[in-house]
Amino acid sequence: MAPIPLAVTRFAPSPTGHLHIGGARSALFCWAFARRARRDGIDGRFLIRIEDTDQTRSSDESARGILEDLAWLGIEWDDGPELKVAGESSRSGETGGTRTIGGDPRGVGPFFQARRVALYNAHIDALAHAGRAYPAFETPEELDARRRDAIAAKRTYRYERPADVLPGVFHEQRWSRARSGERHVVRFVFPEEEVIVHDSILGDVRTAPGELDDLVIRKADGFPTYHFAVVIDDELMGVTHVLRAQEHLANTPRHVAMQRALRRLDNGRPFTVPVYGHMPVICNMDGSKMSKRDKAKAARKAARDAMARDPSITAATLGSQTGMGEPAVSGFLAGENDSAQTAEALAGRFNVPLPEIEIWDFRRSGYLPEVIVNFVALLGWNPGMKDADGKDLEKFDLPFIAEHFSIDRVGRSSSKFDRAKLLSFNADAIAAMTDDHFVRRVRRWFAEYEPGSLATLEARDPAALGILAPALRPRCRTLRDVVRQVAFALAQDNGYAFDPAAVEKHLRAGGGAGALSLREARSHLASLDPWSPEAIQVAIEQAARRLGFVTEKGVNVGPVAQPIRVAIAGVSVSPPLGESLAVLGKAATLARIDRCLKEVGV
RNA sequence: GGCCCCGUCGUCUAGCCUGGUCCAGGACACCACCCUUUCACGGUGGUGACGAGGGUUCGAAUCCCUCCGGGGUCACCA
Repeated sequence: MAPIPLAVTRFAPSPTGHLHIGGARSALFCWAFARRARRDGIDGRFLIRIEDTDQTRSSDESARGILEDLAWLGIEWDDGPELKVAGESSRSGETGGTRTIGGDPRGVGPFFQARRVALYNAHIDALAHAGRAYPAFETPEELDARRRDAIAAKRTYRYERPADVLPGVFHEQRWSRARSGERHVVRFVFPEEEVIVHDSILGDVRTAPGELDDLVIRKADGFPTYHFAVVIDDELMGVTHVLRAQEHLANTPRHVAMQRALRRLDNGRPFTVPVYGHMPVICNMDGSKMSKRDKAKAARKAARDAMARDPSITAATLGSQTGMGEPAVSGFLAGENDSAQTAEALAGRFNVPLPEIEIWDFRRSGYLPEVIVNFVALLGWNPGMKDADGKDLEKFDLPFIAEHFSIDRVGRSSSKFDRAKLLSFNADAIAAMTDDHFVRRVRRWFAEYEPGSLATLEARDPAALGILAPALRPRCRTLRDVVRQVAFALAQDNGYAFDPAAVEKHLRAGGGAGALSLREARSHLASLDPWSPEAIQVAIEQAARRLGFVTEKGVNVGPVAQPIRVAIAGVSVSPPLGESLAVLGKAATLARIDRCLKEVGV
């Protein structure tokens, strides 16, 4: 029996921060490709590898965070670092067992490149003996100077191969200098030939001979460069399809050239050139590349605008208010750094939202993982199908993607990230939930990001979210919106102010007609039992009827409802009164009305 | 600047490979109206694009060329 064909895709993040929205899409497409392959009887596998060869910027916490972000999105890997996540039962909100994502069933790990250095060195040795790699001793400063000279002379800078290095010849002198401990990097002898990359999305991309120079494959610290490690690992991990962002396209000829030069150490066979597919990048609405620096930019702008309006605001005052200190703030404002921490602190100080860039940001802002997945999939891919109404099908889930994904339908042009459309998708998903499901999701989100508010709300009524759910769902575009919607219930009964404009319009106008209505409503409410949303609604209608607010179309409850709203919320906007008053409870409602009547004094 | 990639409504896109059914369809946003106790939701309708110019063809969003525009990349980062 023939072996089952294998299709392996991989996502290879460097653990230097959170998972970027663009990275999430790359991961999603790789995952989808592998899953789709299974329908054709292929053993499709999605692999994760952590590219931590940058010693100074990588961290384990970051690696873990990225894995957790992927798991949150529901993108699970077949080969890769292990991550324990809450088990199936936790979906219902109960604490259940845990299960593990990842592992190494094929024995191709470890999946952290820092633990694979011996492997890289063995291949570099082989390359050295084949005369395809050599030590180079120029210092970074020297190279910088050469680069600057070239730019000044308007020449294209390329590293010039030392005259004593001959392709195909093992360079004993250089290697012995290297062995003796002299600081050096190792460079790859780039062949003098045309390299063609067969890209499954873009078609053939040719690179003319002489276009590329001898790239560094091992840094002075002994770690491989990204380019080299990728090539070795993709081969050793059996990666067959490389789907990644277009920013890597220009690097691909280098990778292909190395694959041609390398042989496996175990069986002497040449490296396999994987199938490549470079997908378009995701940019901001202004066309710039989406970057975590955008958060710093937004915070900086908010601070500068405020300082321009109010000269008393200075880096010093901000430094002390945010607890960041004056030097950190002034450095940040001068653009010397893009510290995420300072950006967050300033955004908090000026109460401006920072743009969501990383998955973690979207999660905190109350976006649903399935919506992020759906939306991001649409950036660069679409199923090309119609829904039951004959409209373009654009709402779908992970299983759908796993079933229908194909490289053929990945676009070639870059796309802009339209936050308004994302928000609309999120709102639609929330509106489509059952109330029970909505409550579970909201509680989980609150427990993570607003635990104090959750406690306050449920102290008022343990069933508060359940009561409000039907009113909340069409009003909340994100889970975080719930905070704003329930603000009235979070306030102390005597702890909110009455908006003067709302008081004027709904209570004082017409000689205090609103206040009169409020008194009438109060007496209906005071004798109400049971205290349910429906009963409250009926009581308000009765009050309106009693006051004569009846037209040929029926009872007009507005003149009664608005004064109540101002009384219980302080403003003329709130969720529907039935649910709102039900959550407050009878005693609090009456107390709020009484305080309003007293303070307004009409 | 060199090299490379891309170019349909403001945005995401369907259509392009296999020219005619496209005076270009959908979604988001926007505008108007309806519904309505506020805010939302919802309903109906509307504004709005084949980057430009040349070819090829009876016929081009679809094929070819040029130009223009946008992006990527040129590290001992990944």
